[in-house]
Amino acid sequence: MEDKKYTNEQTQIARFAKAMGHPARMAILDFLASQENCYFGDIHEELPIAKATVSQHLKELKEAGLIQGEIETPKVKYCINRENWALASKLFTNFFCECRTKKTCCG
Amino acid sequence: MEDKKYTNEQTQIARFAKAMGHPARMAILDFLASQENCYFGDIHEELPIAKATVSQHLKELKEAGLIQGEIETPKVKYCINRENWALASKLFTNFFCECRTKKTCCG
DNA sequence: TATATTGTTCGTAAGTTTGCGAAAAACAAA
DNA sequence: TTTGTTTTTCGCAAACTTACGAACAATATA
Repeated sequence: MEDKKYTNEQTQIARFAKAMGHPARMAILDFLASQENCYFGDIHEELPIAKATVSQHLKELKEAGLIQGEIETPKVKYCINRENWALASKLFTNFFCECRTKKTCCG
Repeated sequence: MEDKKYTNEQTQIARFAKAMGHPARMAILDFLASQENCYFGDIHEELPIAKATVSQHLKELKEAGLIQGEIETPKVKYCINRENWALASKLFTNFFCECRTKKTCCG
């Protein structure tokens, strides 16, 4: 309990998980992952929330590295950041699939 | 944008993700997933935070369904909730592995 | 230059999270 | 009954999140 910190892996997966920790952001990710055209307006139409809020969620996903945006005046095109998506995929897969739940703790 | 809501899957995965969205909680999950003995005290020793805070994080993980606790007076034994762990594993795996990032959007 | 389109940022309100120490609960042991 | 052990709950402060409408920015088009 003195100087202990968290591992880079724990910090990174928590970062991704936090970004995924809201239904609206999951809906955005689902949408982007299934679309070729992914303009802000299209995303906004998919969601039951105000523009400003959508923009905010997109910003968080971008900051977590899961998506990226590109201006295509006058629109903005968003999409999955494939490199980080792959990283996240790997981290989550490892986390869940290390088959560490073999033990008999708690029956 | 009228009455749209989120799918059950989006809501459920967001719930799991939110619980995983803090390094301390990831550390707890990592620890529980690798241990046979998983008493509160052991978990607390692993973490750089106060007892009260650990207890709070454990409560959140429990409410998300990822872990479970069992009183073994005077201690409390925590462990992974294997059923929900499997569900979470499936949801995250599907989410990331649907290979939906094939498109050329954003280069 | 005015007007329209598309998104972002600002300001604000309400609610949630994270963290702590102190107190309480639950029980066993002296 | 007092004391000790282990964990939770309480009360609080500070920070962050979620959401909105209004205002703004950037650029096309009339």
